[in-house]
Amino acid sequence: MQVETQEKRAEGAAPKQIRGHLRVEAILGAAGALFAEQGYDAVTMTEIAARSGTAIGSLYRFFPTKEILADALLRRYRDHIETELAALARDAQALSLDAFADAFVDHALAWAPDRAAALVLIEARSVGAGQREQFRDALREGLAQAIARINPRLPAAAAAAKARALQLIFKIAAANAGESAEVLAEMRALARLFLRERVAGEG
Amino acid sequence: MQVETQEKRAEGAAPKQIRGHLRVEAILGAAGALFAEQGYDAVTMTEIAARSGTAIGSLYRFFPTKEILADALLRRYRDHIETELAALARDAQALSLDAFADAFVDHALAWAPDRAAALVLIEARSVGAGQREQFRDALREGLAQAIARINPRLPAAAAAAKARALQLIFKIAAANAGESAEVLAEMRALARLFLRERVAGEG
Amino acid sequence: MQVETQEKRAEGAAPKQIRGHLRVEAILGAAGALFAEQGYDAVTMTEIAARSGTAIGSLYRFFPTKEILADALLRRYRDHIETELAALARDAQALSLDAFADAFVDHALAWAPDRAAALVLIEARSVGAGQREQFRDALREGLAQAIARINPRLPAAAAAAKARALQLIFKIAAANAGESAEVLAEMRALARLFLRERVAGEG
Amino acid sequence: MQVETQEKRAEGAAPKQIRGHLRVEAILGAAGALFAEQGYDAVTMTEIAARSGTAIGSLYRFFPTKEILADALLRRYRDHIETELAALARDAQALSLDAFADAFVDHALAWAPDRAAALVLIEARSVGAGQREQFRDALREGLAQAIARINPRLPAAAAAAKARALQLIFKIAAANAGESAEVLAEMRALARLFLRERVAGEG
DNA sequence: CATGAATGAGTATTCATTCAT
DNA sequence: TATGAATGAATACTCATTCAT
Repeated sequence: MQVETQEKRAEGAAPKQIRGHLRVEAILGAAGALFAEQGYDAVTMTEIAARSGTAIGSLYRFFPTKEILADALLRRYRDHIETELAALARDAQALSLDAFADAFVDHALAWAPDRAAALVLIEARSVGAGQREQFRDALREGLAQAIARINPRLPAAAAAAKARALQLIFKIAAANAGESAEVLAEMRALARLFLRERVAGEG
Repeated sequence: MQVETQEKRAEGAAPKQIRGHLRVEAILGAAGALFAEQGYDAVTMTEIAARSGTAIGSLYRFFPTKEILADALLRRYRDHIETELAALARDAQALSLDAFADAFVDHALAWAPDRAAALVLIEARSVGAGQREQFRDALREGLAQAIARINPRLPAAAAAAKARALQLIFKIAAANAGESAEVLAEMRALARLFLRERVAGEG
Repeated sequence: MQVETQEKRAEGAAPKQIRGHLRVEAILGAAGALFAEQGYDAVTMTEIAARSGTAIGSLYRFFPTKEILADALLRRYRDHIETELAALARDAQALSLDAFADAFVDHALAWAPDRAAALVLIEARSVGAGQREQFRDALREGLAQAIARINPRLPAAAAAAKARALQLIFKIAAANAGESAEVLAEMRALARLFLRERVAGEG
Repeated sequence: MQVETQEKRAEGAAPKQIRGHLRVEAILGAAGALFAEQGYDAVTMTEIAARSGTAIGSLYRFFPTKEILADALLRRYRDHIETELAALARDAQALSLDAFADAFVDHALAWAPDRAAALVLIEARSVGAGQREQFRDALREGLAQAIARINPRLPAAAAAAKARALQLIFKIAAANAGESAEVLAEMRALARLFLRERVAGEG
């Protein structure tokens, strides 16, 4: 809405659009980094404007509210994760269990830089609760599909509980991407264990 | 530090000391509850004063800064967890592996109410970073001792990595104490799996 | 509410109350003058604080909102006018028609300094509509009573219309208190004419 | 001043010129309506631009300042009233006193819709004070001429004072055009009384 | 020592105005 | 010349902290 996406002809108008696009990117990037560093409340709009090289008035032209900005950021993170998890689910059958577990953890880790801001935003009490749920649901949904692929015999309720547990593992992995190799190895081992014993081995 | 008021037993003077103690308790209690409810930044000193029945001026006599108050709270949480984990480590040998895993998860869950505020504070970027590390170290230390009791053959480095992983499981469990019974069951199963396969079964 | 009026004992607490009272007076005075000079929207809270020698934070302690401040000012003006009009109505019978007309205009003129701010506030689109009506009703009510005293034979509907017209004359007089003596004389003459021909001479 | 675009009739070029004229009309119309609805300060230049279908940049080409725009609007209102009052003065001799009084009040009432914005602007302290006086002078001048026609024997000073008083009646009538029929009737009666007793009957 | 009124720097947000396209 | 994105000073309001009583 505030992001102007409909592409016009090409020549004269395009630069304006492109510039706007870049500006939005810069803002979201700066905001993401700052939120990850300091938490939602501690970051000021002025700070975001400065870090993204935007005038405060322009910042407000794109995002009329701090909360709207946070929402946009969260929505973008959600889109990312949705597409990535869909791909993961698609591959679930083709991969061995352990390979899937590794891919799963790799995914969580790879996404981690972005994820930091997403986690902060999801935890922030001040941010619209709706977003939070949608985000969690998106993640859970992707995981549930992957689990269904791995063990189709699992009843829905059990699959849901396992998806939820897997989600927690995902969350941990993402939140601790900076750990030492040994700890990350334990993380992977944990994912493998869980998938082998608690997902594939039941029903 | 600035709150320590060692109780004397002189009848006349005592009440003042005792009252001071109670006051500090009330403040920390109110602050903990409020932080857990609203997050660190959203809570105002005035609110804490009101909820604890303290005059704002008195609140500042005990805790000259919002951050110092948060630190005190965190330190107290750390003390709690340290003594409890020490007890857990002490029992480690006496319990079966699975019993230990269950006790471990139970601990995390039981402590959850307090933990909420502690998590909020640890996550809050505005709060002194030092505390965070001390808190994590306290938890890690307790777990490392427990692991050492369970499998004394593990080299120190491996034990540390496993303690770290166990800590993450602890964190997950505590942060998700409100989950459904099924999910909590998965949590317990995960803890058992981890201890059995990754801790006891190695070295 | 925000004005702290309940008198406590006398000694220790009194000064605090008195100071608070003075502060409120200073604020309302400054606000009234500024509103009269520049209009409601053009006046800033910072300006009011500066002119009344109050810190901005203190200003907000007493009046949490610009609108609440305007309301308080309006209420006070309303109280003034209510008591004064009540007195006028009480005297209506004892005075000759012309003497009453003169007293009426004198009232409007004498009150004029305060009135300027009141008029501005009543006209201001941004100020709570409720106040506006209450203010007008208070004035109208006082005038209706005076008219009833002057000519008890007038049916209620007619009396109301005349009260409304008288109110408009009052408004004009007050809003133009700075005019030349000749113009004010015309004003008085107009009031006399109206009362004699349109109020006393009917029914 | 900066808005004058005299229309040429050269076919090809004309549209642009005409459009400029229409544009100015549209802007002033939108501004008048908005000012009347919301008051001077509350209306934004962007709003005026939008309501008049003008780009904000073009709006500023015609009226480099919000205040200049208000001035232009006021000047136009003044022109209206000047020509209308001139006509009224011209008719003064041909009409009976009462007929003149009625025509006078009718004028005030009929003009009311436009007047709303004019009143708002005149009252707005933020708008150039000069305009205000010019506006009042224009009105006063027209009334003085009418009075001179009605009663040529009146000395200039007295005529001026009466013109001023008549102006106040005009102002009231215009400002209260929405009143009930009864109140408007009182208004007319007041005008008749004033003209008969205070204008025609003196000197 | 306790109290709570007073302080003012800091925050999100608006809007008149400018200027590159 | 027309356009509307960009600018930043200004505004209402909050809250950690101080200090007179």
